[in-house]
Amino acid sequence: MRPTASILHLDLDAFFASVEQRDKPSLRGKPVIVGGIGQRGVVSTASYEARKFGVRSAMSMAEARSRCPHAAFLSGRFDAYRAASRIVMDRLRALSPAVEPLSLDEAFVDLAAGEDFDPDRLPELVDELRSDVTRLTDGLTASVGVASSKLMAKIASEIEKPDGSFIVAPGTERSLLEPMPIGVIAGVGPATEARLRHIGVTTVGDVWRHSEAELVDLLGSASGASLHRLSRGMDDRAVSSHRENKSVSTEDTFETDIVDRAELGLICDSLARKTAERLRRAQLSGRTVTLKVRYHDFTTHTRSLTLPGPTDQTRLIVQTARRLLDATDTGGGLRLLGVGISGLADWVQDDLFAEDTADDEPVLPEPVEEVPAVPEPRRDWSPGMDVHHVEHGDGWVWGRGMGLVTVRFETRHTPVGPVRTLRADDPDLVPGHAGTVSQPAGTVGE
DNA sequence: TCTGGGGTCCTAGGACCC
DNA sequence: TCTGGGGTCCTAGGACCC
Repeated sequence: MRPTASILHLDLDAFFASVEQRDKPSLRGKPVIVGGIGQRGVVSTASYEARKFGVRSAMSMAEARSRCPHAAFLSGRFDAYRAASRIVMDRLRALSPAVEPLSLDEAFVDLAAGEDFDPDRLPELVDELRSDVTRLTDGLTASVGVASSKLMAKIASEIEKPDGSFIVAPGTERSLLEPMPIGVIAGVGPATEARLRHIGVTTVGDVWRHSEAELVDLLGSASGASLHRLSRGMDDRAVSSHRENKSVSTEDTFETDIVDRAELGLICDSLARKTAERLRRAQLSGRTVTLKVRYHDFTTHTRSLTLPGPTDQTRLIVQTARRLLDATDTGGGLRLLGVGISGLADWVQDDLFAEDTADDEPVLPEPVEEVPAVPEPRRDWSPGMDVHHVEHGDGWVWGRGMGLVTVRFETRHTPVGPVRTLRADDPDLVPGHAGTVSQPAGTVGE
């Protein structure tokens, strides 16, 4: 918490939808929904006209269509959104060099880091900023909050939304927070909200009755301590203008689940290629390749492999992703496949050898044959073998090794059920005899 | 016709080293 | 025969955010 209200949060109103309405006058005043247009799409942004019908971000497109069938459904033009965003971010940087974008449509600004910040002229500064944004972007509107901390600035920008602003006078934070639902606190989502409800907490003020130790006990040390502080308005998080990327990933949800392994292999290659290209474009390299799969029942798993050194080579990333896919059970088909890379560095290991070359000839990376292998599955289990009884539900148990059981599994009730993953030490896995291994299973990794 | 795609941060267990 | 702690790296999963 700072002594003055010097942290500003700006949020563009219904950003994607507003850009569409700006560029297509026929859409003005009408419900506009931007998001995934396919069978499995979700709403990214709904215009205020569409929100009147209960359409919200993250809602499935199917539900949005049934709530507001007469809306315009658009898949989005990200180049246009990026262009508008750049204009707004540049305007913010004129206020202060300390600008931290959170996404295309949102940013924090530390006004105190600006050259001639005058707290007494704050209302004028905010009004000028908002009218400049509208003028420079040809009609987009922004909501602005200013307060003594990030937490309060962000909450404040919601208060007069859309096309409004709110300044939190220092000292009034707690009384503003007290009646608000606990979900306004950063990091408190549906799961945490449910846990808190169990101990009688639904508003921010309710949290005050609980000690830090109690909250840590309930939510873990980081979340507990953070909630304890933030709920009291105590927040000294800095605005940081250069945040480094930690990972790059590409994923795709299929219109219908894909079973064919050859097809999945090709898709995996293409996702890995895209990830590698984006990595290089950002002049980065990474060490850990992660494969992500999602099954028909929405259960999601990741498999990762860390290379000896950072790379940005398509070939190596594709190869590694393939190995991970090969070691993954795709039996019942996949709804999503993704390839990511993390452990980022702004250098490539091959660069170490670049200085050794005499001229400017491009250094071709050595073909890397020594990719750390995903070990062959261990055939510890055999068909017909008695295994364990899964207390809840039927299905395959998937992935022994790295603590996961990989037996394909049947129960008395269903020959083959939904895919399920359990830890080898999962209490649901009770030694018994109700299950039968229907296929040899193996171990991945040692 | 439930549930995108891009991320971040945290937790937890096991391996391994000292 | 029994059994330390601390630190770091790797892997996997989950919650959360826009």
